[in-house]
Amino acid sequence: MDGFKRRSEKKKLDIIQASFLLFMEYGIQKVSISEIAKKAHVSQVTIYNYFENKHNLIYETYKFYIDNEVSDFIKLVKEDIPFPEKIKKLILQSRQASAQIHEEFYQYMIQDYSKEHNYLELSYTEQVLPYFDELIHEGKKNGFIDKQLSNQVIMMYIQMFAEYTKKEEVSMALLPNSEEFSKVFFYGLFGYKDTNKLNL
Amino acid sequence: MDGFKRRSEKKKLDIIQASFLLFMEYGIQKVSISEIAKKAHVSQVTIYNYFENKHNLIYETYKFYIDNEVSDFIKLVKEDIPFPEKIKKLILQSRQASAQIHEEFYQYMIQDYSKEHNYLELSYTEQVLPYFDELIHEGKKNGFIDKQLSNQVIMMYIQMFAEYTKKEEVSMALLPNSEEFSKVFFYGLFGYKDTNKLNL
Amino acid sequence: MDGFKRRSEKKKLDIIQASFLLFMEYGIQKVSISEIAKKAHVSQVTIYNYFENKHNLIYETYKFYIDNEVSDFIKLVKEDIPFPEKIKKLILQSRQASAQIHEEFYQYMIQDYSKEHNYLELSYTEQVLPYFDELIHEGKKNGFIDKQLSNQVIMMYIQMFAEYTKKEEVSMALLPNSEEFSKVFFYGLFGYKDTNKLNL
Amino acid sequence: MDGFKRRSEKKKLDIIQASFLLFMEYGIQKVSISEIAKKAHVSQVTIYNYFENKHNLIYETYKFYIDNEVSDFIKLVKEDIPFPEKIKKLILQSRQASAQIHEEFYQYMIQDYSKEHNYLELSYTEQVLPYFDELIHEGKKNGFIDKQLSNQVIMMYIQMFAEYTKKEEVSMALLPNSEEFSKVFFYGLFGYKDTNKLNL
DNA sequence: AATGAATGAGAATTCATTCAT
DNA sequence: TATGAATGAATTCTCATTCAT
Repeated sequence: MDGFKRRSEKKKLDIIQASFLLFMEYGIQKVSISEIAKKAHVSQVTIYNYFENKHNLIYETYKFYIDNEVSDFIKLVKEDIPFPEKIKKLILQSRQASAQIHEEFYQYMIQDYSKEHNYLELSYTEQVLPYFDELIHEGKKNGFIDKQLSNQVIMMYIQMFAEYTKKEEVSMALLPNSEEFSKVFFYGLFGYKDTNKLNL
Repeated sequence: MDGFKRRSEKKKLDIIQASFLLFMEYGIQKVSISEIAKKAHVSQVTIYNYFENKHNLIYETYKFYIDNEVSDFIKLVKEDIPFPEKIKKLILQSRQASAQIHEEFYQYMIQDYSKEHNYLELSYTEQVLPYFDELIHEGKKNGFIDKQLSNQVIMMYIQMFAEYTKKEEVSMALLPNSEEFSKVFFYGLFGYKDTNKLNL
Repeated sequence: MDGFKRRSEKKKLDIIQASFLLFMEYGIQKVSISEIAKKAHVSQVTIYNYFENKHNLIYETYKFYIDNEVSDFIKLVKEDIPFPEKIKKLILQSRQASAQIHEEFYQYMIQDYSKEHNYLELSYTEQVLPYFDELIHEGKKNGFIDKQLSNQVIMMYIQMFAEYTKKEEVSMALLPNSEEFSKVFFYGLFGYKDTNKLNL
Repeated sequence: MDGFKRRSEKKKLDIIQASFLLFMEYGIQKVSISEIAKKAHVSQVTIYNYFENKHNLIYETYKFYIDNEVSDFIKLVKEDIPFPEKIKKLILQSRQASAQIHEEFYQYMIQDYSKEHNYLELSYTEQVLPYFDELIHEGKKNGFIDKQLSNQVIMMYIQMFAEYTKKEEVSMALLPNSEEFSKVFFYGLFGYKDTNKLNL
C-alpha cells in the first residue's frame, strides 16, 4: 500500500469513527453529514467522495461497529478464564458506550434497506457461529449447560441476555442484582433445587 | 362530555391512530406531519391545534401505545388459565404488528426528551407493577418460580423474554423451537435434572 | 371560483411568468428555483407546493409559452388583412423577446423527458392544424400557393421560415433584406420569371 | 513537432472528442468535467492543465465541431456533381448524429459569452464565405438561381434549409416528402408554372 | 506532465411550523 | 374550530476548481 492509499484509508476510518461517535450520541437520523464532516475535520464533499451518499456511510459505519463487536466476542471466547466468568462478562459487562446504538442501527437498516441488512446479519452470524459453538461446547462439557438443549436455542438465549443488559437503563437497574441475575441465567425461574456447585 | 367535546376527542384519537400506523410502517423519524394529516383526513393545522407540535404528538402516540400494552398485560394476568399458559402467551405471542415499534419509541424518547420518557416509563411501571406482583405471586405459590428470587429480577427476566420474542426476526427463528425456549425460561441453561413436573 | 382559488391561481401564474422571464434572459438550466422565488416574491417552498419539483415548473412554463404562441398564431390567421401581409407578419415579425427560448425549451424537453415533450408537441399541433389548413386554403384560393403542393410540406416550409427569423442574429442580418426575403419565400431561389403580380 | 508535443496534442484531441460525444448525448450543461475525464481516460486536473476551465473546453469543442462542419461543406462544394445534387445533399442529408448539438452550442455561446461566440461565427463565416460564393455563382450560372437575388439572402435561405432539416423530428416528417421539399426550395410556394427543366 | 485528494459555493428538496381567513 | 397558503431553516448532494505530490 503506497502513501496515497494509506493516508486515504486512514481518512476513511476517521470519518467512520466520527460518524460512529455522533450516531451514538444523537442517534443516526439526527446526525447530518455536515456535522460528521465537522467532527472528522474534512469537507462534506470528501465524505461524498469516499461514501457516495449518506446511506453508504451509515452502512459502512454499521459494518465497522459489527466488526468490532465480533472481534470483541471472539477475544472473549478465547480468554483463559472459567466458563461462568466468560458468561458474566458477556452478560453483565455493558460494553462501553455501545449502549443503545445497536438497536438504532438495527431499526435503521430494517426500515430502509432490508436486503443489505440481512446480508450483514448473515455474514456476522457466520463469522460468530463457530465461536459460539465452541463456547457452548465448553459449557456443556463442564456441566454448565444441559446437553439436551439445542445450540440454536442456547445461542438465542445467550444473545437475549447480552442484548438486554446492554441497555443503559437495564444496566442501571441491574447494578445491585447482577449476582442474582447471573444465577437466573443458569437456573431459570425454577431455580436450582440442589447444592449450588456454580459458586456464582 | 357534550357533543362538541366528544367529536373533538374522536378527532384527536383519529390523528393518534393515523400517526401510530404510519410510525409502525415507516418509523417515527421518517413520517412527516403532512403525511399524518393526509392519513387522518385533517389539515396540518388541526394537528397543531390539538398537539401544539410534533413532539407532543409523538409523545401522546407513545402514551396511547403504552396504554394499550398495559391493558393487554392486565387482561392477560386476569385470565383464568394455568400459570405456564400465561407465561407462554406473554413470551411467545408476538403481539400483532407491534413488532419493532416499541424499540423505536424507546430510542426516540431517550434521545430527545429523556425526562418525559422517564416519567412515562415510571407511570407505566407503577400501573403495571401490581399486576406483575400478582403474576409473580401466582408463579411462586404454584411452585413455578423459586421463592428466593427477588421480584425485581424476576420482572426484568420476564420482560426481557417478552421484548426479545417480539422482534420479527427472532420470532421467525423461534418457530420450531418455541417449546424448548419456554423450557429454558423456567430452567435456564443448567436445565432440570429431575422429573419434569411442568409439562410444558 | 372562490377567493382562495382565485388568489392561488394568480400566484401560480406569477410564478410561471417570473420563471419564463428568467428563462428567456439566462436560459433554462442556468436559472435556480431560488432565483425564481425571489423574482416572483414568494418563498421557494411555495413553488414546491405548486409545482412539486423543478421539472414540473419548467414543463408548465413551457405549456404557458406554447399556449401563448398558439393563440398569437390563431389571432393572426383570423386577422382581416391580405394573405401576403399575414405571411410577412408570420415570417418577419420577430415576436418580442421570445427569440431563442423556443429552441431552449425544445432542447431541454428532448433531453430530459422526451415523452412529455412529444405529448405537448402533439397537442400543440392538433390545436394549430385547423388554422394552418385555413391559412393554406386562403393562400391557394388566392393564387399565392401552388395548388399541387401538399399541406404537409407547405406547413413545414412556413414553420421553417417563422422559426428561422425568430433568431435574434438572423433578424439583425435580415433588416435591410426583408423584402427580398419575403420574395424568396414565394418564388424560391429560381425566382419569378413573369410579371410580378404580388407587389410584395 | 516533437514527440512530446505530438503526444500532448493527441491527448488534447482525445479530451475534445470525449466531451463532444458526451455533449451530443446529454447536452452541454448536463455533462460534468468529471464525466469527461472518465470518458477520456485522464484525470480532471489534466483537463484543467490543457483548457484552464470548463468554458474554454466547451469553446474549443465548439471550434472543433465547427471546423468539421466547415470542411464538410467545402468538400461538398468541390465535389464534381450537378448543382441540384449538391443542394439536395446540403439540404436533405441529415449529417450523422450532429442533429441538435448545433443549436445547443449556439444557445450556450449566446448566453454565456456572446463576444467569443461572435468571433467564432465571424471567422467561420469568413472561411465559408468564399465557397458559398462559389456555390451561388455556380447556381446562377447554370440558371438554378435568380441572378437578381443578393448573395446575402441566398446564403441565409440555404442555411435556413440546411439547419432546419438537421433536426431529428423534421427529417423524420420529411422522409416521404423530400422530393417535394427540394422543389419548394427552388420554386417557393408560388411554384413553377412552366415546364420543369430541373428534373429534381 | 499527470493525478488522487480535497474543497467552497450553490443546487434541489423537505419539513415543522405559522399566517390569515 | 378548521384549513389553504406560506415560509425559514436545514438537509442531502453536485460541481467546477485547486492542492499537494
